Amino acid sequence: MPKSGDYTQPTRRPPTQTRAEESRAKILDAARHLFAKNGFEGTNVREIAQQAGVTHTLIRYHFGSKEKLWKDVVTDMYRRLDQEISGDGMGRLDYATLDGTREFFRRYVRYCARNPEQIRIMIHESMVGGERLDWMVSYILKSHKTLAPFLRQQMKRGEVPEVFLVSWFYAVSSLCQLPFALSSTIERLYGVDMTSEAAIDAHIDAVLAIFLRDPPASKARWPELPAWTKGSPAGER
Amino acid sequence: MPKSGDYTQPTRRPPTQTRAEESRAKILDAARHLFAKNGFEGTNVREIAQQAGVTHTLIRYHFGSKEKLWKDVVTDMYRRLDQEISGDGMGRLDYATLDGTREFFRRYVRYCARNPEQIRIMIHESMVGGERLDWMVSYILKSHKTLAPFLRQQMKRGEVPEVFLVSWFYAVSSLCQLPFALSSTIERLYGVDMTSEAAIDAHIDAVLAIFLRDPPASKARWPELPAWTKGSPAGER
DNA sequence: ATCCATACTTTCCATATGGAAAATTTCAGG
DNA sequence: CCTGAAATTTTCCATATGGAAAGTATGGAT
Repeated sequence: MPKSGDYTQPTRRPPTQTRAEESRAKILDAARHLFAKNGFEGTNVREIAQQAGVTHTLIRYHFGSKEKLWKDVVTDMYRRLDQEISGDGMGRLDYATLDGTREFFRRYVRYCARNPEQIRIMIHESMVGGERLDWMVSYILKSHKTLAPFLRQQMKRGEVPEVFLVSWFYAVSSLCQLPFALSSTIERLYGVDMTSEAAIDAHIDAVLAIFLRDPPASKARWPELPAWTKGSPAGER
Repeated sequence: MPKSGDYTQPTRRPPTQTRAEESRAKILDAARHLFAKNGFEGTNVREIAQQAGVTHTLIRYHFGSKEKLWKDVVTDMYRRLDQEISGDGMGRLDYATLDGTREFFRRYVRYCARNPEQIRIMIHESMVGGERLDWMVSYILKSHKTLAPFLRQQMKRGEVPEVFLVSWFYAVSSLCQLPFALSSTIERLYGVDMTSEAAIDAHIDAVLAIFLRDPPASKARWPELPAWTKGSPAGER
């Protein structure tokens, strides 16, 4: 970890290091996208390097190994999630009130829309299920532990239906995340770009309607859908 | 393609061909599991062969290429889905009634629980987003086209909240599928085996509660959860 | 008995991959 | 300028991978 002033001489960071930081950042960025797309095994270091505009051995220099690079990518992502959702970046969240819950959903959906790589990486590792998942689980556990008590409370107050807690967690996370993680399929099926503001808003409406039975807030701006979605049951088949 | 009786002589299938069918089936089986776990790129033909108990070149013999094997796996899976859900295997589904919808959810959740590979493969390709997804989309489109009119009808009748159709589809499919696709994570986080009957029933309860506000039917048998899920908001942090 | 198509195996190859080791460049401090 | 450490590239290697080609075995038809 780059920490200066270790000894008596407070050595100023040479400009070289800022360049090194740039390289690191570019590598992390490319790695995040490729790990998200192809998973750990499916990604090769040379492709990351190419996309980052460096040689593949520089990755080894900065990160030691593909495995370590992956872990740094994940750590980086969770740091960002922490800041954006529960952090103070946009005002602290009050999970204890229904409006706090609403705000949580809004923020979380927006976060997922802007950072689909995180979900994709989690999904990849969850399907592979090896040591990397073991390592990553501590991060997931942390967020679940934060949320569990509030969810229980909301169930008790009857704001949401009483369901098996595991199902509830996966309902919330998959509903908020999946349309963005699988946006390529949606683009092909419905011609809808899930990264557009209209689609994100429509999806927020959906999340709030499904979980809290809130009425739609942005229905007028929902993206247009292809004709085949509009047929009546008789018209089909 | 093994098709006999090409010419005038109706040659009987030699027993050898049944053996060939066995090999094919074993290969398909191994391939399905490995493609589901590691995705297309992350899977290597030799590993499939090893798991199927054949040599890797036999795969080439029977399927031509890794790509073709993958397509055969997918085709196979969708055939099974068709049979189990809308097919006549367990009585035809009546999508037009609320009870039909309930039965659909039950069947679909059970299908996902028993066939997590299908979802995993779809997710893999959806995240990669290349030609294989293009090819696979036709299958997905077919099922969505079947369901769309019924969903619209249910929304109109007020049985489910009115939401953006794309969100609704992904809500339904992700909620039914994901806990089983990501069962490794759930096992690690909550110590719950999602393939167990108790967990499947608990999840069916959850799906029906979230979408239709049905009361839980099997609450007494919900799997036990670890202590950390039971704290109150004050107790945490 | 022998012939032949089908099923399957052995052998081989070009390329891709992660990583190691050895240059080479760059730049701040002396 | 010169030096040294950090950053980066070049070169090299062992192995893995998908696939091709050629060889072998088996069982039914004649």
